[in-house]
Amino acid sequence: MLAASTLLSSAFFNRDPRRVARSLLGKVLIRKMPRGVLAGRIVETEAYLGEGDGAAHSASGKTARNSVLFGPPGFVYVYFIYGNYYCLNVSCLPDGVAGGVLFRALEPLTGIKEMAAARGLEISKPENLKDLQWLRKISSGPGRMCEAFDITRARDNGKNFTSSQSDLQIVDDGYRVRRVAIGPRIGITKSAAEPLRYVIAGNPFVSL
DNA sequence: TTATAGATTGCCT
DNA sequence: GGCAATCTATAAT
Repeated sequence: MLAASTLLSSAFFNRDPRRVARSLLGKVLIRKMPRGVLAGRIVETEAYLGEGDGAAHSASGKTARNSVLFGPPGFVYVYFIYGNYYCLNVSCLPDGVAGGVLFRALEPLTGIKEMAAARGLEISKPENLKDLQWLRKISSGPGRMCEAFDITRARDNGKNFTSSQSDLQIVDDGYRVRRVAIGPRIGITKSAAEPLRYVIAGNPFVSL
């Protein structure tokens, strides 16, 4: 899998967030750790547009918090929400133009035990590794997947996803998505009706 | 300076 | 199904 996979380029992210969100489905998020690698397949994303999108953090202009969204494409934007959780995004569109994609759910692939430990899940029972409901607790949800990958704003905000040196990368391993379902975004109150949420149809690891 | 809402989750009834 | 936890940015005083 890893040997044949290719790192996504800056050009991949230099497009409309809706196209990026759709294209990211089926790709693999990788975290290189000192003691190994964590990996999960992206099964759910949401597009956030820079202009005319009341729900986007970039809606009311550039600030210290959201500056990554206004920077060059393919960079890591992490924000802290509800006092408890981090959410992972990637910037889209050229430098100076805001836009991004929120990662909402992953299907765990590599480093499952490490991710479960980071989530505080019970890993002593081997049968848990075959329990779909248990596996879903690892990374089905934006706050959950950040905890599993140990992603924080202090450590990861502003990193470059497209650098071969980066410990956070997104790769294409050749996986083909059969069908995509598009619906309204989740958990927001502004501009909630826009169909900007993308999921792999039928995949059991989507957040809802 | 104080108040409030938020791209969430897990525990309670 | 309801709600508390708990930090940040932004709006209101």
